[in-house]
Amino acid sequence: MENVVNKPRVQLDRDAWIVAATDVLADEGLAGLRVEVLAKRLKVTKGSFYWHFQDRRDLLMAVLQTWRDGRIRDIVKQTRANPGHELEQIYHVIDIYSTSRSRRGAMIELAVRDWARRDPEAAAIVAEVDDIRLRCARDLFLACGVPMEEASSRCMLLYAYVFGISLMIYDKFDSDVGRVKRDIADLIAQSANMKKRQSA
Amino acid sequence: MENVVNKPRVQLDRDAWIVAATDVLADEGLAGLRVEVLAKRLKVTKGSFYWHFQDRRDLLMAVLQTWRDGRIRDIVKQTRANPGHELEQIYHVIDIYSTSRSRRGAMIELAVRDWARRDPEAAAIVAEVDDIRLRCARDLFLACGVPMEEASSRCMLLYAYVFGISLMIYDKFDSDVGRVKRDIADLIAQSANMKKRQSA
DNA sequence: ATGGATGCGTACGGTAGCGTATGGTCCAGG
DNA sequence: CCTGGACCATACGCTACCGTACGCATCCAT
Repeated sequence: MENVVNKPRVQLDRDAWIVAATDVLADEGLAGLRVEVLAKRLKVTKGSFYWHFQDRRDLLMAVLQTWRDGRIRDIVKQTRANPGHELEQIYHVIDIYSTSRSRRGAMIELAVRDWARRDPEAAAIVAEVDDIRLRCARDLFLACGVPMEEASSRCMLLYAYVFGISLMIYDKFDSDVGRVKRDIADLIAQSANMKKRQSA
Repeated sequence: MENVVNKPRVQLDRDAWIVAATDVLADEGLAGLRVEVLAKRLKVTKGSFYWHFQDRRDLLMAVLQTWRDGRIRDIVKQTRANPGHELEQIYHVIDIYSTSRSRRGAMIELAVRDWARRDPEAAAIVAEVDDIRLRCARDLFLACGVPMEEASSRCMLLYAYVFGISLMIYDKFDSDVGRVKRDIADLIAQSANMKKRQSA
């Protein structure tokens, strides 16, 4: 019974460190992302880390790059709508970010953005991701017949909302959070719907 | 020539430490808020700190309380509208938070919210502030004739937007940021205006 | 003036974390 | 077998912190 079946190699590679680092980043934030802590989580010692990485910053930059690449992949996937279904796709994007379903992604998002507030390199990555996201979302609105300027405003509102909502603690406020979120999605996407009907 | 003129007391008091701590919190985040760093900034040593505070956590809690009290004061001040001018007041609230004018306040806000993601006591404070903010803003919408459920949704969108926008980096996206922000304010407050007219 | 209280400095022990140096282990290829 | 490289452990020096112990100065009331 030979375990040739994709034996995951007890040996760690650079990617395993990056994945684990992203985990810690989500849980503890950038400040909690220490190489010795990470090593303990991977059941090895620093000796391994400094084999795969130059230093801590090397890891951090790799985490950043990996995050960016993943985000960009997701963006194009999420905003590639079947023609005629752009409005659905807008709702879908709002849903993806604002539900608790993708809590982990939101935590990483917040950690990276907090990071970007003090690190220029992180800020550059976030700027790049934001720009792509905004443009892709705007294209969806444009495809719905929304004029350019309004499309810009609405997609900006869309992303500001989804990031902002993950910062708030609103349990006590309204009993029906689901309804509130649906209402907000309508407010953001609404007239995209209107324009569509008008132009039809 | 006696310097009786409000000689600020070379001696530090608890409040001076809290103010300075809030400064560091805004600049460096919670992780950068170290007592020795703070002491250096105040040109004293730790000896002074541990006279005024039990330990680091004691300071942190004091910072949190002070922040909460200030926020609550601001909220009631900002949402206390002259009857008939509630809509203006809604725009004013949006303006206060989303412009770069109050950059410092936004930085503290973000630092505290990041803090709240891992500290239950900070989370409790944020929850309290959020609840008050949302209720006060909702009252403004209600005063504009917006029905209850819509008012809930719109004020939630309002705050999620203002916090979210301070997380984003959108320089390259649209050349006319001012117009975008005005458009968004309209989207959030819009039908508050409509309802007012309808009921008139 | 003097003794207690207030406010701060100095010195210390302890921990956590970064980065380096160096040695050990496992494995493939000759 | 044995050698070189990939991967990791161990041990070390260094710094930045936290918190404590204690000493020194200043001020105020008796």
